[in-house]
Amino acid sequence: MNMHIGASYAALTPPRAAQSVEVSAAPHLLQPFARIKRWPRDQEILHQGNGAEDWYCVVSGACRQCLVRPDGRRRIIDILLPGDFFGFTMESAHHFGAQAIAEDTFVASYSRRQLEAAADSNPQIAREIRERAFSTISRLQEHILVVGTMTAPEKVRAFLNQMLQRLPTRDSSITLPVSRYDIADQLGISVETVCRAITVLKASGAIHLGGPRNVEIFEPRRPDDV
Amino acid sequence: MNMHIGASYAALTPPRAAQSVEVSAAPHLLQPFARIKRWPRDQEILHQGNGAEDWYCVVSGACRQCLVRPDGRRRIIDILLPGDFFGFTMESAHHFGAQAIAEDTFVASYSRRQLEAAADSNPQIAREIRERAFSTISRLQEHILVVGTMTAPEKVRAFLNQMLQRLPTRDSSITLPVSRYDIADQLGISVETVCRAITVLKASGAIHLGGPRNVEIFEPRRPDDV
DNA sequence: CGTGTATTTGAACCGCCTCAATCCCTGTGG
DNA sequence: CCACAGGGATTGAGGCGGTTCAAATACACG
Repeated sequence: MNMHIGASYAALTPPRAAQSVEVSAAPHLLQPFARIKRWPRDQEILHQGNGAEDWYCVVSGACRQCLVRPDGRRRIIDILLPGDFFGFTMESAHHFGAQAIAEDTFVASYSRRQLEAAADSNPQIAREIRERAFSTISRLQEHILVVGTMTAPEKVRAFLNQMLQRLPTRDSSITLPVSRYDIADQLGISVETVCRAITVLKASGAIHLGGPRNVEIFEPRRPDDV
Repeated sequence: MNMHIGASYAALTPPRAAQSVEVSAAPHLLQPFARIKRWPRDQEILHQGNGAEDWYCVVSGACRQCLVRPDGRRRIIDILLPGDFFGFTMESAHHFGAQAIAEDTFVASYSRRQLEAAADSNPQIAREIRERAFSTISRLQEHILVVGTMTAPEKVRAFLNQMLQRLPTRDSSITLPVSRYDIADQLGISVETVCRAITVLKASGAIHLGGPRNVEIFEPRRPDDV
């Protein structure tokens, strides 16, 4: 596993006009309750062990939710893209930490107490939260499927397919919001293996690279064909 | 991976008096909506691809939620014990199938449409559903953590610890509701490796076996110390 | 007591991890 | 404008762990 955690090799993210932050990713219904904050890359949004008093929604950019173990090894539980919620838990404290991955990541936070109260009086809000929770469930299930896949190239291929589906894109090429290290820690394999897997996929014609983070995916498989 | 799927080596489950089924595992609030059914071992409760019109809650026994891939390999997404819900999705069809693991497993099913309507008019019901969804999220996150663990003995150890926490038990010994094949498919390793891992754990004094399915766990680690 | 399945063990092979070195890309300072 | 520095990405070599194939053992049921 990977010891590499901090990093500041930013800048692959294209500059974005400040006013073009599409708040649309966060639920319109919850807008009155949202406190939107801007986060620099690799900043800790949520500390492992903090009280679970808030819920969060990625507005733009990307985040990772992860656990750092005593020995320094990092396990990424979830990669969060615009519209994805996190912080849902029944525990009193957060089991996992969360950081911004992309520079200028905007995250909405909501007071859990406040939102629960709002949900009690407005069924539409309750539905909205429920749906976001269900989406989280689906996302985690997909992740389990991918991590459980046998070979490294298959894992990476599945990961790329997932990103292709989740990132807004017209064609079949994506700009990865994450580093090789993130991919490695998410898939539970080493960085080197990620690279080799990408090389294999490239050689077999499954993908094409236009720069390390720009991937074109050919004949993407169906989601459940992980 | 494992080709082994069907099986009928039942009977390790101790006989249970019919009337002692603790309905308490299913939410009391939802009782008016519950349709409780009894399932024999390995019976398909929910078919992969079926319409997602119902939600489910294990009342007693155990279930597995899994995906069978075209090549016959099976991936277990979630092992469900009494009180655990499944079927939560935003999709129109179920991505995964679900089967009973234990003989005489009782499962409550709820019409999604009906329950959503009930949730709209009763905030308490909405909260109940939300909480069960959050529990599902926590369960899946734990699972991801375990699957992402590096070595096979660690995976198995973490799995056993999870079971110890989730199964109702007074001391530190459990009766596994699942076969080695189930463990293997859940952890994404081969059956043989599961066996060897168990042998290793036994030899190192971490566990003690009293029969293949009866495991006593010494010095169980904390949940996040996977 | 025999049959069928679950579980366990053995041996050989292959893939992934580790340790290292190199290349690449970006930003900085001269 | 160019050289340098620093972190990311890639590639190579060797060792270990897990898979696969095969076989033996244990256990429940008829």
